[in-house]
Amino acid sequence: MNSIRARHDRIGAWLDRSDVDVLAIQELKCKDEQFPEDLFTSRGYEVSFHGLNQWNGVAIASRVGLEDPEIGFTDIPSFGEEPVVEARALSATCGGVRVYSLYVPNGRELDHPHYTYKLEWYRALTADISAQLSETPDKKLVLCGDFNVAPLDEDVWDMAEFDGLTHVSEPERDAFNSLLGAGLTEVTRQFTPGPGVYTFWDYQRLAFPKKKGMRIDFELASPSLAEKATGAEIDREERKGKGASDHAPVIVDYEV
DNA sequence: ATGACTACCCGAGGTAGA
Repeated sequence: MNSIRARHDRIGAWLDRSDVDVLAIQELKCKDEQFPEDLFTSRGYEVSFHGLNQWNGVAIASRVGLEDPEIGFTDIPSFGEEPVVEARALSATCGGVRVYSLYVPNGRELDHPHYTYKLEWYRALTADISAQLSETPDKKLVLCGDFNVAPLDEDVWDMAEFDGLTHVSEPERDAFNSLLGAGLTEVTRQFTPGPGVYTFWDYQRLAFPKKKGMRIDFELASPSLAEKATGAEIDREERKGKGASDHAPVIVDYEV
């Protein structure tokens, strides 16, 4: 979901309909003082959020407890001429699970500094998660969000159209797979197999009606949590209609 | 059939998304 203020009412309706216990949101596009807390608290959720400006921004809402919120992760890289740690990572413990809301940098172009930033961001995140799971192998931990990588060829509508573009390059896919190698399982694909199954459709060129999407939003769970996953769904209905986000909600059920 | 992106900043048009 992008732009929480522009989609205030849609998100409220979606919460009422989906009835989720925990929601991780990315691309808020607002500062902390602009964040609509009531949207969540009025529905019985606790909420933690982190936004610095009109770019990025991440939040976690939970109605099963929300403890020890923490911005970023160990050695999270900064970006820019005056380097800034952007608002792209937030974690909190919800019902005994360490939940991360992650908005991986886009990369922009293969020869752009944003691309090396993206790869470094993956490396640092992988090191942090790897250390946590080495220390506590049975820790319940889940990474939710926009990973900005299409790991398989079938995760884009036509690989030929992505020649020379980000999201499908080998270093990006290696970075995503290295993160899995830290001891995580991507839990959504087994319940929502492709091809032709996507989580994002560009606003441009009628991508949604033409079914030209990308699967770039995932949920990566540690072993003790992944084994509890019982189902997943990509709510592509939410991509329809006026005022839709370009990303569809990804929902996972766990039997805990 | 047509026209073919959206939201943010701010108050025009640039930036970013992917």
